[in-house]
Amino acid sequence: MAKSLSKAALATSSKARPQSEAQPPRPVESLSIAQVAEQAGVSVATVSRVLNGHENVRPATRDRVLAAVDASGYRVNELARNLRTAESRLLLTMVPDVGNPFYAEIVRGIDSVARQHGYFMLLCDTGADPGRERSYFDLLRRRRADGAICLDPATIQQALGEASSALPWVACCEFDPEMGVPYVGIDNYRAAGDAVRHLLARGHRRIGLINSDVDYLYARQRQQGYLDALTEAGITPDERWRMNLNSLDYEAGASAAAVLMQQPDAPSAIFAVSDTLAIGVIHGLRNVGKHVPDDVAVVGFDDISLAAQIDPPLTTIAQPMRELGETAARLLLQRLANPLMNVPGVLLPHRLVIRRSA
Amino acid sequence: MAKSLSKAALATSSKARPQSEAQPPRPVESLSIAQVAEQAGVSVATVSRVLNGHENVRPATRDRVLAAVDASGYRVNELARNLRTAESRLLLTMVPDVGNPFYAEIVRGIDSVARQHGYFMLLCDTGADPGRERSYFDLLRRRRADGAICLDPATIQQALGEASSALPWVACCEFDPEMGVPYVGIDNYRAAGDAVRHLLARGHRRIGLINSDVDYLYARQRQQGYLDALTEAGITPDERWRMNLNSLDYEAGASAAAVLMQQPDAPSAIFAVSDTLAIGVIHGLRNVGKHVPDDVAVVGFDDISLAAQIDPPLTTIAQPMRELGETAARLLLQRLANPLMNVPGVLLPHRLVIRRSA
DNA sequence: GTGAAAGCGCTAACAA
DNA sequence: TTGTTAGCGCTTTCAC
Repeated sequence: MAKSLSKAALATSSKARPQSEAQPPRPVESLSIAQVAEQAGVSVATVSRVLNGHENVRPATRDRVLAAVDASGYRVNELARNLRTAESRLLLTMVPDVGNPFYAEIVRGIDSVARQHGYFMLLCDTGADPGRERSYFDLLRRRRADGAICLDPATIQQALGEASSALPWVACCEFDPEMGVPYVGIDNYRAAGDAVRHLLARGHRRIGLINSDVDYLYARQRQQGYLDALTEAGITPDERWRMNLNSLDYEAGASAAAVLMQQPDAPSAIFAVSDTLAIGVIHGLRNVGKHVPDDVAVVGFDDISLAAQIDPPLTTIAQPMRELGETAARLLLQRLANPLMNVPGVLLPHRLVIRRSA
Repeated sequence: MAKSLSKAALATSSKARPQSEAQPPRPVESLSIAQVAEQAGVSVATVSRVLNGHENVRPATRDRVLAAVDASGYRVNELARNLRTAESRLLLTMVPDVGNPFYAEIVRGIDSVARQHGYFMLLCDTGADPGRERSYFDLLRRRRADGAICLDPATIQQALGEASSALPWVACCEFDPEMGVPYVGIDNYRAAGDAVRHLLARGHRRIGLINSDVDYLYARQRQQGYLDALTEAGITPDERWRMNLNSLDYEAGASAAAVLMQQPDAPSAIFAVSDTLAIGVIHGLRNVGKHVPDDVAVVGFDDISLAAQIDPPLTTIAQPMRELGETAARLLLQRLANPLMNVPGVLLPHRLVIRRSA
C-alpha cells in the first residue's frame, strides 16, 4: 500500500503552500424546521414530534417527515432547542493540566457515564490560570453548560471561596466536606500513611516528602498522613526532608530531588505525591549519581500507566481513576436531576502497588 | 499550617458518607434581562446595549443598569444570545486520546489563540470510537459549536470520507492536501528520513520501524521517508523490520519491541513514530535484556516533555507543538471570518533532537 | 393525530 | 439617547 504511494503525493516542502483548488461549495444557509415541515406537507409541530420521538404521530406521517429530513439533510439547531428546553445537555470537566496523564482515565470514566445519560462531556484545561478558571464557571452561570466536574485543586479552592456552591458542580479528588459541594475522592491521609509505612517496613528511617502546595487540602492530608506515620514509628520528622512544589511537572520533581540530595544526611527514601513528580525524582536522582532503589527508594502516587514502564518501575499508590470519574459523573447527574437533594460525598478505596522503585 | 490541622478534620473512612448539612439555598430561578431592565427603570434594549458595550448610552443610564446587574447577580443567558446571533463562540478540539501528552501542548496553542479572539475552546476525547467521533462533528452540524480542530487521524480520515469538508473545521497533524480542508502539520516524509539518516550516520544498517496504522497518511508518509532513506543509503529494507500497530500506548511499543527482537538478525536500531511508542520500546528492550543505546538505538517522534526525563533520554524528532496549535486556531478563525475564502494548508518545520538513546 | 400559536431570553432594526 | 417590537428556531400547550 505504501509502496503504491507516489512520492509526488507526499508533501516535501517546509513552507506554507496553497491547498488544492477543489474547495467544495459551502452548504446552503441551513434549513429550519419550518422548511422541513413544508417539504413534508405537515406543521412544524409534527416535525418536532417526530424528531423527539413522540408516540402520537401516525406512522405514515412519521415516514413522510423522516423522508423530508433525510432528503434535506436537516439538523436540529440545538441553540434553539436548548433555549426552549432551558438545558444544554453539556457537561464540563475542568482539569489543571491535560498533559498530566493522571486525569485521562478519570475523564474517560466521566465521559462514559455522561454519554449513557445523553450528555456530552467537554474538557476544559484551566492551566492554573485564575482567569481561565473563573471563565469556565461562567460558562455554567450563563447556561452554556448544565453542570461541571472540577478536578483542579486550585479551581476548586477558588470556587469554594466564591459561594459557587449553588452552582451545579461536583469536586473530584480535591474537596472540602464542609462546603456543601458534592465530592468524590480517596482517603488521602490514609493513602499517604500507607506509602510511608511501606518505606518504613523496607527499613527506611530518613524519608523525604515531595509535596505540592499545602494550600490544597489533599496536600495537607497527605502531609499529615506522612507525618503521623513517621511519628507512630518513633521517628521525629525532619523539616529538611520536606519540600513543597507548585508544579507537578517532571522537571519540578527532578530539581526537587537534586535539592533534597544536597543536604548532609539526605533521605534514603522519597515519597512524592504524584507519579509525574516521582518520575522526575528518579531522573533527578540519576543526574546526581544516585541509583533507585539501591541508593534511594522512591514511591509515587496515582499509578498512571507510565508508572509501570519506566526504569525502575514505580511503586505507587493507585487511585481508582475510572471509578473516580464515573462516580463524579453520577453525583453530578443526581444533582441535576434533583437540585434540592443533598448529594453525598464519596470516598473510594486506594491501593499500594509495589514495583521495583521501593 | 498542616500542624494545626486536626486529625478529625481529615477524612478517614473509605465508605460513602453524608456531606455537611449546610446546603446553601439554591439560586432563585434565574433572572431575565427584562427583570434587570425593570429594576433599573429602563427598557430591555438599553440593558442589552450596556451589556454589549455599545457606545450610545448615557453614562448615568449605564451606571444605573450596571448597578441593577450587580445587585441582582444577573448573567446573560447565552443560549438566548447565541440563538439570536447564530453563533456560540465555542470551538471544539478533538484529540484521539487526552492521555497522550503529545496533544497537550498543541491544545494550549489552540486555546491561547482562541481566547485572544473571544472564543472558548473545549476538548473532546474521541477515544478511537467511531460513534463518538461522529457525534462531535454533529455538535458542529447542530450549531452547538462554531468550529472545530481535529487532531485525531482516525476522525480526520472518517470526516474526509463523509463530505464534511463544508463544515467549519481544520485538520491538524494528519491531513490530506487534496480534500479542501485547511490543515497544518509537518513534513512527515522528511522528518522520518531525518530520523533514519541519523541512525545511518551512527553506523546502523539494520533499522526497524515501529509505525502506526498505514491507513493514516502520516504513517504512510513516515514509512515512505524511512524506506527511501534506507534505499538511498544502499540498503534494501527488510519487511521483517517493520511493524504496524493500532495503538500508540506504552504497552504497544513494549510488546512490539519484544517481537522485533525475537527474530534472528534483529535490528540494531529502532525508529518509532511516536515518543510514547519509543518509551514503551525502551522498556520492552530492557525486559528482553537489551540495553539502549548500546545494544539497540532508539529514536522517537514528537519530543514530548517526558522524552528528556526517561533513561536514557530519548533522541527524537521534535514537532513545533505550540505553533501547530496556534496555526490551526488561526486557520479556523480565518475560515469562520470568511467561509468562502480558500484557506491554505501549512507545513511547519521539524527538528531532530539528539539525546542519548541514539 | 395534527395544527395554530405562544413564548424561551436575547439582539437589532426602526421609531421616537 | 432610549423604547418598541420583531424575530432567531424550537417545543409545547391547547384546540380541533
